Amino acid sequence: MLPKVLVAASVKPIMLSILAHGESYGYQIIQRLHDLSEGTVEWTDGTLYPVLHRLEGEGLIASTWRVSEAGRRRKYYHLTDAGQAALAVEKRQWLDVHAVLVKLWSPNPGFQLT
Amino acid sequence: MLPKVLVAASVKPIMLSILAHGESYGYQIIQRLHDLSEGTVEWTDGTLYPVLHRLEGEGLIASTWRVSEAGRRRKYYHLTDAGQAALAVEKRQWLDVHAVLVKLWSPNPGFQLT
DNA sequence: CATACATACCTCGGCTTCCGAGGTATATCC
DNA sequence: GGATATACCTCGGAAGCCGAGGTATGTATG
Repeated sequence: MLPKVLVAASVKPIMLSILAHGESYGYQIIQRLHDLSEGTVEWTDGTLYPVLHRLEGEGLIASTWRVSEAGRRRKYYHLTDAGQAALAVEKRQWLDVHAVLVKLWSPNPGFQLT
Repeated sequence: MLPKVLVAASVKPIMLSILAHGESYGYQIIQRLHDLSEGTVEWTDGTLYPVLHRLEGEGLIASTWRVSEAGRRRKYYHLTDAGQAALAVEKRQWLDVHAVLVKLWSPNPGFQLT
């Protein structure tokens, strides 16, 4: 189980990154993420749907209802241009923080305490 | 400026990682982090001190008051054994999420949408 | 037909946590 | 004496996950 704050921080970049590969819908996104992360990253639908609605409200993704051959209604989401731009920003911010952590995890981060 | 949620997610692993290199105190931590990240990661003292208190309350770090040669009182923090263990957990969790993002940022993450 | 299960969507409220604003105090420099 | 850097602290507003609860349909089983 990942801490709540880490999920909160990663949910937006992960969502945008997934949809950058093509349109998808809520139920499928959860499964894809489960497979992709080999179970390390798990979202419940209580996490997913509010996020989708928020990102749509921000104009980063857009949705269209469609019906599968099986007859089920699905809400497909795809990235907008603004979403594409937002992904680039999210990616850079994540990598900034990651770079700091990687430095700190090296034997000599470039500073001396004590 | 990093989004609040990303700061929230990184503040604990970063803090523990800094103190893993040796003891330090609040004011110095902010400066070291500023230098280390080249300005990409900035904490205010309104962020830092509550975090230090929280981690101390969790038993992951411990503090001792001391006085510098200059005559200023400083509260030095150092990692406890529990803090060392918590750092390992935080590190693994961060890398789990990072691995997912890196996969998603590759041309072919290993799944097919649409 | 009745039951079970997977699919597929949604909302609400509690909980956690940063962080801006405001505060106190001391050492050094001009 | 005033400005600046050092060094600590607290409070409250705001943001966002996520467990629990809800609706609805397709398929398979006996």
